[in-house]
Amino acid sequence: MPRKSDARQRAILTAARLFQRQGYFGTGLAQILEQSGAPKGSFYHHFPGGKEELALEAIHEASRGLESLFAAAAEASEEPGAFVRTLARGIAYWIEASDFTDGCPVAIFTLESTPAAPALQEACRESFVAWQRLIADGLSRNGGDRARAERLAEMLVAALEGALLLAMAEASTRPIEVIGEELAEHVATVMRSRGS
Amino acid sequence: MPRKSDARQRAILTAARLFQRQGYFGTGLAQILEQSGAPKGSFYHHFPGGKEELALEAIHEASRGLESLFAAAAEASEEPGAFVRTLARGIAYWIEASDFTDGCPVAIFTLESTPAAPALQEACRESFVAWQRLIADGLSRNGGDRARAERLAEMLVAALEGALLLAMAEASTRPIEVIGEELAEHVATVMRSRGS
DNA sequence: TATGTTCTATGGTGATTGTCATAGAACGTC
DNA sequence: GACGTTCTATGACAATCACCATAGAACATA
Repeated sequence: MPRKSDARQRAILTAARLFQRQGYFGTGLAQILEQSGAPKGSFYHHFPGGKEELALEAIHEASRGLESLFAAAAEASEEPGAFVRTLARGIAYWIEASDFTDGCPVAIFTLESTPAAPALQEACRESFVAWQRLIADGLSRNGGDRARAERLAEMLVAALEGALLLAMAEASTRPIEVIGEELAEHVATVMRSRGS
Repeated sequence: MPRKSDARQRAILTAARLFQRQGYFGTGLAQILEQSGAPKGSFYHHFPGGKEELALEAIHEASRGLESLFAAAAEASEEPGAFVRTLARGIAYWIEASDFTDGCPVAIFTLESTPAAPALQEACRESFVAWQRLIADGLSRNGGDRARAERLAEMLVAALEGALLLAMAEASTRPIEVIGEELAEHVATVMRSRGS
């Protein structure tokens, strides 16, 4: 029954890219519509909730992208230490591909979020939780203390977010490599102490 | 010889607070001037560089605040593990005091920063480097491998930034406590292996 | 072909953005 | 008191902001 234009999806993808580069307030609707090629006349037809609804979709889109990255890394790694190294490599590749301009959209929305937009804050929280769970799964693939894996996963989410930040500031993947190695060592030590 | 009004300093302090709450683009000059009580007529007298110059000063101001926090923690802690716990406690207290609305200004500027404003990006990089050095100093107060301390310090900066982020998203100090404990354990283990 | 839904073009709304020019007030110094 | 500097009040600038109303085009179904 629906006609389904691709304008909505194009806008979301473009918005996700721009938001993670300039933030929510730094990105105007005009710029999004122009770069996406989406017609400006139908914006509020596709997004009755306006810019905030678009941002919500953009967060979900960006979150899903990271989720698949984490899931793939877990799938490809047998041992916890190798898993962490794969994660770091993936993030390094990701930030380098944008010439160190595109940071984590969830992070920037978390920092910019106002109490006036609780939906966005909630979406960010959900993303972090989802990432933590995926990483905990990857850490405990070979068994081991699940509770400890979840605590480690939370630290990994935080440390990788921070590493991404430092990499952007320095315009180099070096911080990610250094921190990734440090994390891999720690995780390997901790998870080795009790296997299944 | 100069008359020296306090309008400039007031604007900087207010701007620093608002920037870390809403970001650079999310904070208007009007709001800064209104909340600081600084006269709007003299803004470009005090800040010929406009909003960007104000932002630069705000970053320096915020960075110095964190620097003194880190230095104080180093001063108060004898052992690396306790030092990390003190850091985490300080950050947790800090974010809680603002009801989880005021994040790290350096982080948000790093994420929002455009290639069009290299001065801001450079200031953020300098802040991270300064923090890393202070933390490395705190870790190696009792001797130990300095190079390793610096790598650990870089990871600590990243992880604490990430922990701050998760705490904001969750509106709770819990992530900081969990991550802080995990970090303290790791640091204590690593730095114990070779003391002076 | 007729009908109803989905999508888009056009144009404009009031509000706010950062920036600035001009003039005068407040002050220290001679 | 006169002079020169430092600071501020006022008011305006063009540009952009998010948002929306109206009307018509494009399409699917009947």
